Amino acid sequence: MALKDQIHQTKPYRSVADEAFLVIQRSADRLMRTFAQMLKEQAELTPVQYNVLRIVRGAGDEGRTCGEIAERLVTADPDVTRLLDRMVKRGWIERRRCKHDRRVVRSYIAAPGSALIDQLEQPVSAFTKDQLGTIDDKRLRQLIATLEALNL
Amino acid sequence: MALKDQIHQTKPYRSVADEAFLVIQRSADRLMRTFAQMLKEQAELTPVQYNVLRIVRGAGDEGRTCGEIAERLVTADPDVTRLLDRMVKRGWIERRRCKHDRRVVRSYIAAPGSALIDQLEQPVSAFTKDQLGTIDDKRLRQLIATLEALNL
DNA sequence: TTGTAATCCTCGTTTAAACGACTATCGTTC
DNA sequence: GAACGATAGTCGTTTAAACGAGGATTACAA
Repeated sequence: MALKDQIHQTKPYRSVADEAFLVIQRSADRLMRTFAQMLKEQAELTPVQYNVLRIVRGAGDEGRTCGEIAERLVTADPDVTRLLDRMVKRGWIERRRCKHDRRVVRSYIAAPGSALIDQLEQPVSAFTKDQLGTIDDKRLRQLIATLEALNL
Repeated sequence: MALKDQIHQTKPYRSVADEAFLVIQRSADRLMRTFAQMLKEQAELTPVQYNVLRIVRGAGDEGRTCGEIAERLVTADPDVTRLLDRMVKRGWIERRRCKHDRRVVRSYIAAPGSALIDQLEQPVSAFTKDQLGTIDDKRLRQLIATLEALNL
């Protein structure tokens, strides 16, 4: 069913761009809500937290500063400090102030955080496959290319 | 620049679906943040509020119930009541309890709300054109078709 | 070396999202 | 017509998003 019918829209779209705008909004909203729900059921964490977990683990012993985490996030977050606060409180991450430059604070993956990612690997990959694997790779690649061409 | 580089990802994606998932997240996030910022500058309203405004105006004298508004929203909202509260408080919408069935409350567009949509028509259409009109309609239609085929 | 500006992060506060429980009203059934 | 469940909306509360101001530390320049 077309989005137009889903939202009971009777008027035609004013332009293709308008239609695309709505379709992107709705698709992303549904996708993220489903993903958020899955993560919540699995481990009471949010999509951003999952994203941070992967970023910090990817950094290894080097750790990551708040700024580095912010720029690596797939979706923007205006307050990385408190995002990390919650994750430290739950034991997934450790934070240490840097010795050479005492302004910066580095975050490191903790054992429970690492274990959590491992535990989530299978469900997450099942999720993307389930949600996006219903169309063939060629079309998916086309979708990716188009979205990247938009340069948002 | 590919998303992979934007977020400093060095590892390859595990699957095309994984990559598509990230690209959709990021594109939608940026698009919506830019849109939200524009609406805020124009009239201190949020994307959902703009959406409600259009839904309610589209209903004309008939008005819309909370439930109808909820199912017509492009992006889901768990508490339409308070969403409407804020809009009533700002004079964009009027609410009246239905006489025949005193459980239902209908929302109607108020003159300032209608004026606001008119005032926003040009900026909004400029926005979609600016953000999504950089690629040709054929590709946009392809994008729409693909996202709708996903059935999210 | 001593201001001065820049950088990195933190925190207070306001506003909204999310989730459930709850009230009011209606339709249906016995 | 009284009881029951279903329906429509409201509201309390917890948690997080958003924004901006502020504190600590460092780098730079005179």
